[in-house]
Amino acid sequence: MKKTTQCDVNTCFLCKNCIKEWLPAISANKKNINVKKGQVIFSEGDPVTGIYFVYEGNVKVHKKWGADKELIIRFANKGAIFGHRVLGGQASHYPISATALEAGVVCYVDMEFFESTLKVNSQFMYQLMLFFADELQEAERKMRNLAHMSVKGRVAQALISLKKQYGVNQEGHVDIELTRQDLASYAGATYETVFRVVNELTQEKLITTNGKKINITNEGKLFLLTQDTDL
Amino acid sequence: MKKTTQCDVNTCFLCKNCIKEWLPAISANKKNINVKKGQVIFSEGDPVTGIYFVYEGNVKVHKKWGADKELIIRFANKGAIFGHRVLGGQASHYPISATALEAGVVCYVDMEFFESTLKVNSQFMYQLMLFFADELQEAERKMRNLAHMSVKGRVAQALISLKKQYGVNQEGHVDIELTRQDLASYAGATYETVFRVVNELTQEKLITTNGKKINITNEGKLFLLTQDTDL
DNA sequence: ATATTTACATGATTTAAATCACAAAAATCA
DNA sequence: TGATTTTTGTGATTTAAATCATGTAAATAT
Repeated sequence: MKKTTQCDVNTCFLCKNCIKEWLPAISANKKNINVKKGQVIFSEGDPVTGIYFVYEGNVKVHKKWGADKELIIRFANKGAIFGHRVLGGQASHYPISATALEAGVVCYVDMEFFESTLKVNSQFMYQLMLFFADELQEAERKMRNLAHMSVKGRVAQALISLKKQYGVNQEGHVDIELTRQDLASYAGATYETVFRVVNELTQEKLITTNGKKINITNEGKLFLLTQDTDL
Repeated sequence: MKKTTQCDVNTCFLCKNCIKEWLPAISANKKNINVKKGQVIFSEGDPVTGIYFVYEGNVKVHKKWGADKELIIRFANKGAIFGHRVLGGQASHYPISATALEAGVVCYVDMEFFESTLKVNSQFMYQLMLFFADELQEAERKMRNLAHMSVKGRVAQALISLKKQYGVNQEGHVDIELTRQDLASYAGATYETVFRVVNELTQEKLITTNGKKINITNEGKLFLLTQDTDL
């Protein structure tokens, strides 16, 4: 039996926003889980048992439609919380799925402990609420975009968001590698359409690609594609 | 100068979730505003000054796209909070607009007072956080629907949501009257398409309409339209 | 090391929904 | 109450994007 990598109790949204006095309690209650690439951490409809944080790796949070379609709601990277949304209640089943994009380590605390944490730590609750408010703003922008923006605009927006979240590495490309299908699911479009749009963007010299590596070469123009022109 | 109707400091999300000891402070700090039909309460991009609650009437919360398109994010009815999302910070401008659908009264508290309220009243904060978590779930479902569901499905979903929020009155119709354009903006589609879909639904005997009054006659089948079949 | 699955790549075809273009009716306002 | 604006109603046309079809390359598993 190989031992699970343990988190440092210092990295995630929970640990960073708690009073230090609470950290031993977290240590005692957290469970670290090694996940491998493609592993489903929990699936839409599963009964809710607790809340997760990413310690290492990347996780996609997605929502299914039918047998073979999904929308990727967001990516959770180092430190990020996921599996929240289901606080407070009746909602006994996860409304979304979470899947590891690469091998990594996630941290899990059960619902009961998480709610205790909220009770003893109002500053944490406040931070969580602010985080929710931000996510809501983002969600509403995405809804608007899905309703009215072209696929090209949405792909441009997706690339800009990914760059913002992951930054660029030494070679200058956005520091996450997604399959075209995942990029499509994130933009809310089909693989084929996104494939063509990526080609267009390349021809227009806004990006360059090398397999899954994507380099944004003209962020200004890319950004323009995400703006509504006819105002 | 006609006097503004005053709220009863007992109806809205704020007043209902606060400790009673705080109510006098609310009375002292709230401002009630009479709004007339079609009045823009605040507009996307306006600097944020405070948070609103509906005392009487209905408010649509919407987000523009270009000059003549919008997506209605949600409807706020009696008691509902709106203009939140912008808590905690840097976000100095409203990301959405709020427009009265009918004459009514809204309650306003400035940001400073609202944040004090959060500080002295952790139970309220907890309730607000739960509300946010719910809204997030709903937002994510809507994103998925906008990405993958047909307009017919989205209209069906919109009608079911409206019935859930507003109920039905004595005559059996959903207790809110929207223009077809607003229904379209809520479903994330154009007026013409929604018009045709509403006709279809009528022919299929799932609903009946009389002008803006809509009666859901077969909620079961309407609900089926909102489900992904091919699983 | 080879088999099998998964991802990439592209054309052709279909289709859902947007756009365009008008009228008529209803509501609002001056 | 007459005028103007908004909303409703409906066909014809266009178009963006999905779907279908099919082959290759790359990655993963056995």
